[in-house]
Amino acid sequence: MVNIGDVARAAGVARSTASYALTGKRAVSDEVRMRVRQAAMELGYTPNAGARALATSRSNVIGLLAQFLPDEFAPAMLQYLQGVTDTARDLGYDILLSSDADGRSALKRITDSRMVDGVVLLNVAEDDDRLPVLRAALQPGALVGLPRDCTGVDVFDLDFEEAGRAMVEHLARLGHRELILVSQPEHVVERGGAYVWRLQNAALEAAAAKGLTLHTVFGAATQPDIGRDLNALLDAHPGATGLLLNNEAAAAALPTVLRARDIDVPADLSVIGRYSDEFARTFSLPYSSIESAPDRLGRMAVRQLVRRIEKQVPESDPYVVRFVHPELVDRGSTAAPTASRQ
Amino acid sequence: MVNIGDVARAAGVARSTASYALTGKRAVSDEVRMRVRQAAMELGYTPNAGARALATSRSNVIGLLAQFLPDEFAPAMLQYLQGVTDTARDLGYDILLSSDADGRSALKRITDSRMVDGVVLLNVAEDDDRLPVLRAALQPGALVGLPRDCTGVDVFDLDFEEAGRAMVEHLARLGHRELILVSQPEHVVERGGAYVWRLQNAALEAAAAKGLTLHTVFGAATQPDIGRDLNALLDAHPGATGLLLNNEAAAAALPTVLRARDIDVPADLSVIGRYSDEFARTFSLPYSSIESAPDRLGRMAVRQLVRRIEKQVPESDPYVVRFVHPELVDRGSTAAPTASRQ
DNA sequence: TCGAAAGGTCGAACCGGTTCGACACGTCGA
DNA sequence: TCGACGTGTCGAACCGGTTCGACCTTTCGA
Repeated sequence: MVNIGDVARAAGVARSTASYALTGKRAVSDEVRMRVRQAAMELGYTPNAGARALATSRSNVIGLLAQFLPDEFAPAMLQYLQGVTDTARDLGYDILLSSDADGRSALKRITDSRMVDGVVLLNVAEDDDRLPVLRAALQPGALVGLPRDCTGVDVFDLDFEEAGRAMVEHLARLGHRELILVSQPEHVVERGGAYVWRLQNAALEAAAAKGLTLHTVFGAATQPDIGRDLNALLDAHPGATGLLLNNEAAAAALPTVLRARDIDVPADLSVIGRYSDEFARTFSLPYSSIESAPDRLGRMAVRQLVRRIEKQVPESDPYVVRFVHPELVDRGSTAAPTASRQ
Repeated sequence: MVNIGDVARAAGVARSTASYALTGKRAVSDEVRMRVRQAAMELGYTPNAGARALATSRSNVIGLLAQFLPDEFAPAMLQYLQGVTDTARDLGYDILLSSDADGRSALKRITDSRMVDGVVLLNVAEDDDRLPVLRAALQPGALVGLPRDCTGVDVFDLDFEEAGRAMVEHLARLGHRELILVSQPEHVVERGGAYVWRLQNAALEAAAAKGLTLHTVFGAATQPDIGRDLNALLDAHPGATGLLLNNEAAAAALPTVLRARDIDVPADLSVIGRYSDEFARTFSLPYSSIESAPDRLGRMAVRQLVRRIEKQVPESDPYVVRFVHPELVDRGSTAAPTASRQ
């Protein structure tokens, strides 16, 4: 394997000069720079990542801690991955992906061994047990998902409270009086998925303020359970004319359920979901939805993380908690309610 | 940051002895081993990955080259990722994930810089342009997907030919005479997705051998186009009583299409897909299918790759091309045909 | 009783980069 | 004409591990 010494020799300069010529960290004469570049080219030189990391204490790698949980809906995860990897690549970083179920030890190993310059945590729970490990690490971290305690990290999340309000108010304006909200399974909440509560509580408050009835329920995250749940719900609340979904599996299962019951959207029932546009296309979902923007969140997290890594933010710059404003994508699945659903 | 020198000093031994005590590469007295371990523990020592990689020329990282292509169906990809990351972790390796659209340069950078000990390529095309780069690299590689030229790499793929035969023969046994096969979009083929042809040609041969009619067509990979395609197909071939799907998007869209046309499965139409069981659950697809086993393929690729990296295979051991046998998962979507579909 | 072998430890070199201080020029102003 | 300064290059040290050969004990067999 060709190293920088070979390049230097071929160019007739010292190792240090070759390094300066290639990294540009010190002035080098045009002539020498050319010779070194030429030699590097011809020999097919690529710097050894380990050696460079050792010398600079920078690896140009970002750790990505995802968790592939059986009770969260898988396809949504891929969009986070994509947003993160694409952005990292644009900024000159590689991605070390960990899907270890034990996020704590994976995070500790990755940061302590200096394999990465910083870390993005996906799917952050309210009391995420990875956070103490992250704070003890020397590398900066960016989160997707809002924990209770945001000190020492940059945080990005959808504004789930605004999302809950927007859903309810949209249907209230159309004249609906009784709504159903289907959330993620209860153990997502128990595990600390506070976004479920944030949306639900805001929705309940908005409903109370407008004098609406809002039934809330936790749905399953898998087929065929979620289908049963939806049927049971529609049976239990025949007067409800609006359905809000904060549960991707429910959204994916809904078309089949509604067709079987011969319920027409939006004539018989108005529906609003909370998922990404790409998700809607993949499952050909015809429902208006709050855009959950996973790619944007991934992108924002990486951008800010890189700014921290490269110290482009002044030390005084405080840590950031930034909420993405939920946009309602109109797919025509809401309308004024008819007198009764049946 | 605490390094091995600190540990050695705390334990009262030389740096080299501390290294031997921790790695076990030379005999060390029990007493010293204990002292060193104790010191490492108390100081919270973690070896610096860059330094170790530099010294050993081993990084304990596997490169994973995926491509998130807009014309392939995203949710299937996640299962490969999961199979690969889980297996790698079990074997003590981390995953460097690249989703760079330019796989060639990403692969070259990753291997030349010795960031990784080996590479797994997903979604390998028949004439994959990453293969020359991989062969020029010093690290071993394992492929998921069958290229034309398999020299110098280990290859794992579903036996698509057997899959095509199995689909046709299964329906032939039930008495079907006219079938439709919906494949991936044509530009997947143009890009070198030979598995489309492998399945299709084997299906055509099997159909010819049994005297069946088999209509083949390339479907779209996205909604709503694939829905239109399916409707057009069913219009064009009213006599067909069996539908074979080698196109995930088509499978996902089919329930809606069939319900709208009031076609009952399997009474009016028998259906067999080619996708994973997890995929079937996610989309609640009621169709029998050839299991595509992405997690198994990912696992096999990593296992073999690690064997090569760790030289557990004798040099004489030839490179492997291994096909996963397609299992038909019966979900009750096939039956003897009725006289006519209409 | 002596020598060889085995077991355990140490110091030094090495992996391949980066970076610091020193130095050799040439240029410019006083 | 001299010194200060800026520019470009070099050698050496360093990052933090691993590994090789040498050396010192101890043990064992002849």
